[in-house]
Amino acid sequence: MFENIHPLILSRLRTTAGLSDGEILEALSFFSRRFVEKKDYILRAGEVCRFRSYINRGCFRRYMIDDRGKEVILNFAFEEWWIGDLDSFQNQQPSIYYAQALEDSEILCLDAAQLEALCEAVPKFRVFDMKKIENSHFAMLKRLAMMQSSTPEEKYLALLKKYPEVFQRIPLHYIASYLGIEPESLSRLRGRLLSRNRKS
Amino acid sequence: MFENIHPLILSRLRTTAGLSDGEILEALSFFSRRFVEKKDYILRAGEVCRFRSYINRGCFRRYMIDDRGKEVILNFAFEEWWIGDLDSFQNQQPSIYYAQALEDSEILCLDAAQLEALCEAVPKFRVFDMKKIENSHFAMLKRLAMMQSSTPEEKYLALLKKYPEVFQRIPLHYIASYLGIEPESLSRLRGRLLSRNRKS
DNA sequence: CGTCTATTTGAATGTACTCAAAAGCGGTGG
DNA sequence: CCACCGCTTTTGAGTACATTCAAATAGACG
Repeated sequence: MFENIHPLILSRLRTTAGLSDGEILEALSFFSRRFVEKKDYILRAGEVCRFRSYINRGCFRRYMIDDRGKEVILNFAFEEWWIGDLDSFQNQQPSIYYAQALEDSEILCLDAAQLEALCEAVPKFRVFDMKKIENSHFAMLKRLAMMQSSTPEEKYLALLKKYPEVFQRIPLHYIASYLGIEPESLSRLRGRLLSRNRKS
Repeated sequence: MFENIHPLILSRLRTTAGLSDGEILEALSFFSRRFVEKKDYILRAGEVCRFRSYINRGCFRRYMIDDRGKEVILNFAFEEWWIGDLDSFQNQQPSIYYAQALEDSEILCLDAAQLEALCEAVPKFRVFDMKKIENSHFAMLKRLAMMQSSTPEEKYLALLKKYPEVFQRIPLHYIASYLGIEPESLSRLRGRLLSRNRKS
């Protein structure tokens, strides 16, 4: 019935959004499907973000270029997450972020008109959408607290614990950028942890 | 007409929320006013946050206790901002944050029922509320990027530029915690900047 | 196989941290 | 008005750890 829709998306629509199978089918009809090759961008700094994009397959990184010209990775996004720049989308302003596929990926997109039409047709979706924003707000607050208070080693271990799949899919130097340290430091940190584990 | 309501709140309700004076008057009638003494808490970790609270006068800090038992200040809040824990409020779960007054303060509160009643009576308020959440989401993403990529000195200067009033109202050791450094480091950092300015 | 990129290793440097102590400051009570 | 107390901020010395720059190794992909 829902071929080629990631099970995580379906379960989220069923439980969090509380949609029936009929409503899900209707909702899905508003999305347009898009394939994105590894290393391609769906958003670049300076552009306006025109879509709410849900990841059906693959993964992305979102980053910005800081004052010193260095890339700073803000987050990764996997199946069922959304990716892009909400600020730019809502306010139709140029984004300051880049969103790049790290694998061959497939996303489900809504432009502003499609989103509005979908929310009209399936009102529960508007609430669902708001909850998603709220939840990413809550998650980010916790992440901020960690960035502020933890040592690099603690950040690394926390990431390993919460999202072990990251280490199966994302190159280490990207993870270093996400953790706010240099790749060399991450390498040494991992070395320290390894030798510590060997001993005990 | 609106005695004892901070002008920033009024102008926000007028412009961002787009309320008429009549609607503002109606909206305000749903709030309950509360006085909070310096050092008092309106939220402690473990409690459920029962109110949406807007600051009418005074300022607050929100912090958590990290694994090592150290306080980590997530943000300060001043007139017109809200304070508390949205996550806890929405999901009726125990909070992990503390919210403490740093001056004698006055807040305008809505419990869940009052908020719902207000949104029914003045529908624009619901949209306004959502926008507030979105905006704090956007701001936090930028803050996260800065925490990740900037040196303590850059963070300090950015804070000084964006919220100079912070330095008039908040003790330095709290600012250090907010910046993610030790008070000693902040003191030395300031010393370096001072002597650099003296020379040039 | 060769090239390009990612990861590791090395050595030197810088800066924030810890612990400890002194100095500054504000408020209270004698 | 002054002395004292608690709290904040500054200063000092030594250490730890991330950074930089450089180079070597390892992997991926054509």
